[in-house]
Amino acid sequence: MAWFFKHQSPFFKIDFTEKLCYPIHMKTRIKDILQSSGDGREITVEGWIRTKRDSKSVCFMEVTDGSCLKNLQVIIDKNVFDLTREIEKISTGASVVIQGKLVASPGKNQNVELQGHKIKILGESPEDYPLQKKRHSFEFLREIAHLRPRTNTIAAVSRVRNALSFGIHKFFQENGFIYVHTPLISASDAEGAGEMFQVTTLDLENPPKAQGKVDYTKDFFGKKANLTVSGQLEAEIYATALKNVYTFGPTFRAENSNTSRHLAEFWMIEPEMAFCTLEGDMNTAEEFLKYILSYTMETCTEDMEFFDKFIQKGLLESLTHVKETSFTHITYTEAVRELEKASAKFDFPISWGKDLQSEHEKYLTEIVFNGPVIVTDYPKGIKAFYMKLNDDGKTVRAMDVLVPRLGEIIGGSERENDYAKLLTRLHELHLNEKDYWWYLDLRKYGSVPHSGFGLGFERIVQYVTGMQNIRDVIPFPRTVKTAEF
RNA sequence: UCCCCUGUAGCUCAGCUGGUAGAGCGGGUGGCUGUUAACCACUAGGUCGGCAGUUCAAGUCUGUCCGGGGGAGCCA
Repeated sequence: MAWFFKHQSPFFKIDFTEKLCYPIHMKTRIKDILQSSGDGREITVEGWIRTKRDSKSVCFMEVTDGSCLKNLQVIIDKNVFDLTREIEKISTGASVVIQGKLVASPGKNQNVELQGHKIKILGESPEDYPLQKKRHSFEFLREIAHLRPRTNTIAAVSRVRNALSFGIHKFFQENGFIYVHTPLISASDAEGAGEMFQVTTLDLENPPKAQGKVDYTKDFFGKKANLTVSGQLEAEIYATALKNVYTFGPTFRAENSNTSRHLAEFWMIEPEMAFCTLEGDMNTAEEFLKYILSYTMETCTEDMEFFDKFIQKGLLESLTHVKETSFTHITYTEAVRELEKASAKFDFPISWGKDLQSEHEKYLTEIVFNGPVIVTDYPKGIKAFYMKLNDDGKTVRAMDVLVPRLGEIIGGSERENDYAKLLTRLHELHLNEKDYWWYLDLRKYGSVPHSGFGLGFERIVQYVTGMQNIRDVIPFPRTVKTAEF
């Protein structure tokens, strides 16, 4: 009777899929299996079938669990193990648990392989499974965003994105920065860094009105509210209390821009440092960039080689160059002088007072200096109200970090910490000082030189992976007219 | 938002100056004792993005709408 229960009852049955209930630290990842030796030990793997090559007496399957780029090759000796029924049901995409003996592989493309003798199919994958063994276009994969992380490239992007994300936190944490969660809903009209998504609980079909206009005092927050376009102003609040802080969260822009570099919803990193001038800001930015590049290249070696080989030739060389080169410093005025004497023809002519176009930025970093460049001290007219005014009264303490292949990757500044000067700037730009009362207060009580910078997370993922389109480096891209998944 | 390109089988594409469709891959079936983008044979699969127009005749020409891509602007 005991035997019967053990082998027939689902409650007592213990078969080789028992590991499904194991805690995570007891599970084996394919990444670790591939790095171990084929010593003939018995192991169980869980994963998805990438491909099957079947013949009369031998069947090869490749299994992935997403832990690394390479698949584990499973070989079934059909003369020894009667697994024909299982093998017939297995196709690309199926989920399986396979038990077998890990041995050294006589084949060329792998060191070890699994001699499988038990297979459990957890989920079959019918013939209309859209992913083939061959390459798909990224455009097609975007249409099946629920399946695309099962491809080599998107899985590799996901791992690199994870490493970059962790590396960023690691850098700041190791340097004593406090991670601050700034609000996603902003009722202040002070950010002014682009078109905003409105957040409301009002009935849009029939909104309450007062004097012919929508009455926002009836709205959820009692006033007009939007999704945030930047956490910087709030980060400054915490920097002037905790000294060094950073934000790392989602940001929203409702701009009608349809490019390979823009998203309506993206993640942004914004460190803010008190007792820090523009020079300290630049040094931190350089150290930061080099740190996260090193961290990612060290932890995602295999994925990075994949990108170098299949996505962007010369990627590793270009990243290594940035990592090992001291960043060149140049003022905006000097940069304009360089561009004016350049032999290259630009679509947009440059002159002092105009913003640098991406063609100018690329020229500076790729042709003139062939390496990372930090441009500083831009005309105040082309920069934001909060940037510290230089003594010349014409330029501000702003900086842009430019890198080859991309152009601007980081933008930052020293913030205006003089109450009177900030007030003057607000008036010059016809901004209402009442909207900035708390921001001005930071300059009224214990004001301190402080600086910060911002970078778009997806931009850095794009830069590090070499991926052409920003929509392929975020799991579920939000762009104009697109929010499926 | 502007400029350029593009939409043909599940995927990637070919289809010249108008005469109602092809390949490779993928799928299915069969074969193959170690494959690795496996291989060999056979086979199914398409109102050529939608609508309108020119024409005896439109995948092909024209208009328009929709989708996709590249570049620019805005920006991160």
